[in-house]
Amino acid sequence: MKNITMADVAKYAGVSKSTVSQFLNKRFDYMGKDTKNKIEKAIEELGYSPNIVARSLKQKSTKTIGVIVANILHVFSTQVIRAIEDYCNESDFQIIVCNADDDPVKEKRYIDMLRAKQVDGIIAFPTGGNVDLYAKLLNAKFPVVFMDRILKEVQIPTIMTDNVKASSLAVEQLVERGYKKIAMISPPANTCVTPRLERIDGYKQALEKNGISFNPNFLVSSELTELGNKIHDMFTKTTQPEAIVASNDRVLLEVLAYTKKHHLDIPKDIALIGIDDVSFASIYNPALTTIAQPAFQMGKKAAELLLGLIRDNSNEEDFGIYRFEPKLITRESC
Amino acid sequence: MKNITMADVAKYAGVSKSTVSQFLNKRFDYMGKDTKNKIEKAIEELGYSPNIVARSLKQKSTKTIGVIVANILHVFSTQVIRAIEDYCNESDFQIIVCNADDDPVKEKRYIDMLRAKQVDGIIAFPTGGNVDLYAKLLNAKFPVVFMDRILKEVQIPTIMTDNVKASSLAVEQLVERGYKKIAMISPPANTCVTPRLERIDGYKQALEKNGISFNPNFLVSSELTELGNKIHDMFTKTTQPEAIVASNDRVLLEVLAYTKKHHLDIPKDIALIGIDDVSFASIYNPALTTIAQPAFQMGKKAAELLLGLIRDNSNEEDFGIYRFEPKLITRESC
DNA sequence: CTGAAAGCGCTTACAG
DNA sequence: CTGAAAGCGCTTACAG
Repeated sequence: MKNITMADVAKYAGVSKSTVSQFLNKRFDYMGKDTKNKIEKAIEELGYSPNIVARSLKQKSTKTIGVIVANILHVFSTQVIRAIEDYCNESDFQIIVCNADDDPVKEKRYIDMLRAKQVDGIIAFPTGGNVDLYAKLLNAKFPVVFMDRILKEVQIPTIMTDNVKASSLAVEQLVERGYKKIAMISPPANTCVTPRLERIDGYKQALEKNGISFNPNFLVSSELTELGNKIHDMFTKTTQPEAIVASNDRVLLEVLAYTKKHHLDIPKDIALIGIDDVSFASIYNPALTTIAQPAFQMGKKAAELLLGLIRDNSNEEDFGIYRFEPKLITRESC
Repeated sequence: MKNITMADVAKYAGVSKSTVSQFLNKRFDYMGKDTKNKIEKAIEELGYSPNIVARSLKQKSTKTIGVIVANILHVFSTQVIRAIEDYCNESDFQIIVCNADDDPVKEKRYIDMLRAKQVDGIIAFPTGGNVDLYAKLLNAKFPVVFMDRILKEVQIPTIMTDNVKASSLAVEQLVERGYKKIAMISPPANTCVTPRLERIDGYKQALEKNGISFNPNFLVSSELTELGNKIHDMFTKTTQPEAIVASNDRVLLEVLAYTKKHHLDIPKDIALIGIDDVSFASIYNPALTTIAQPAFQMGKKAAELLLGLIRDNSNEEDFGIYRFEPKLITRESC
């Protein structure tokens, strides 16, 4: 457990460092049976374990990647990270997790630090505030994969839910059940957070496709803390919605807080579909119909792409947007 | 963005590498104003950023710690990680996240790898299957802090919820509301997962303290997948419970699945308190009374302790168990 | 089949 | 006030 180095092993085994190194890297082609045994024994007896930092310095590869999420507390991010970690683990890569909190300054600091630590690549939920930096990375052929946010200014492979489809699925389901006055509740849409924009788009498109004209009163979009009030405003207008699409899990919580507070019966008073298959969907009263994102598949794909890029900096066709299909899970809330 | 090294900066600025290094490490004591400017300019113009791997090799410190959780998907772990990351970030430390899945083999692999990568310390939710390894680490004065599990065989500082108190709080509340037939539902207790054991203990102690004799039928403990059936067994016995304490968030979900399926009214048919303040507690129908663990404080404390150990391998008094107070959050389910 | 030597990019006494 | 030199612990041609 002390600081046994390769030199110690070499001395103990009576061979040179080079030979020990060959042994460790399993280059046995020309190694004598005897030498091999001696080294094996030395390593065993000294309790030697190689210093990967030294190896990394020489090999210019740390077998470590950085993962920058907005906030690990978001369930979707957690699932993505879990999938990434699993995939990386199989290839003996480790992940450094960073929370950028949607702050471009924090994001930049993390990127700089990750690069300084010589990570082999980065998977990021980009804030949108560091386009130039990412452009530089791309230009330097530094492996980067984006998750859940599109930065159109820069050609970096990006993993996305098909958000238009997610909303459409919700609206279609609602329409099928006979609802026409369908509202969408969303976080602020004046941001670079692609999914919010796309989900609103998908909502509008689906309405149109079903011959329902878009009613601006039915699109509520604001900070989570304000959402309760805004929803109340909507419900106190002359025309009230019959159904709600909650654009993500945190919005759903606000909607549910509202319906509970005002004793609205779901789905009798108001039908409801949430995007994100929340943990409590099936045990809620009533069970919640949701649109699930394939977070694990998406995380896996991100890791797959990144490790691919790390292995060879080419594969031009990889630099697109990868869309993953959301899935409707029908329960009782609509 | 290419590979600018310190040597490049030195040449460009017309000074030696040593001087550049001094500059980077802010040892300005004797540095000429002029030299300083030249270096500043060179770094700026070349876009140099130091290679931390090289520095780490020399300094024998990577400013990186490993965090081994059972599963990042568990909300408690996620919160702990977030707190650790925040605290580390302030001290310019990064965290490598590992999921051991309660598998000692996986845990050992991660520990070995983290050490090979020369992390400065480890925060772990130990599986209990690697006592010897941890003993070795402790012996080598390698900084380790445990989280949420006690390994009594080894004197490593450990951060815990006061689990006995958590259960007591639940039982007391139930008793206060007039319930006497109080059941506890728990995951399997034949493990090293300390909280499960302690919570069952706390449950029993609190019953006794309140003069209620312990009824073995009211202690249901088994795999999550079996829990539904076991709960059903309990409810179909002659004496039925009036109230349930769910020992953690995942158990709570199973209990709720059961009550929903069998149309049990909470709290009329059965009162309920869950340990872990789940995200949907306040919007559930009825809102759920819970016992919250101070996950963020606990994560922060773990990071604080670990960085303390990293800075100086001594402070004997740090090697104890740190208990954090859970909190009762009264809502409608009891 | 194995070893001596150079080098990865830093830091750190030490000399001047 | 600054530089030359050694060294952190590996890997990798290359020589023999």
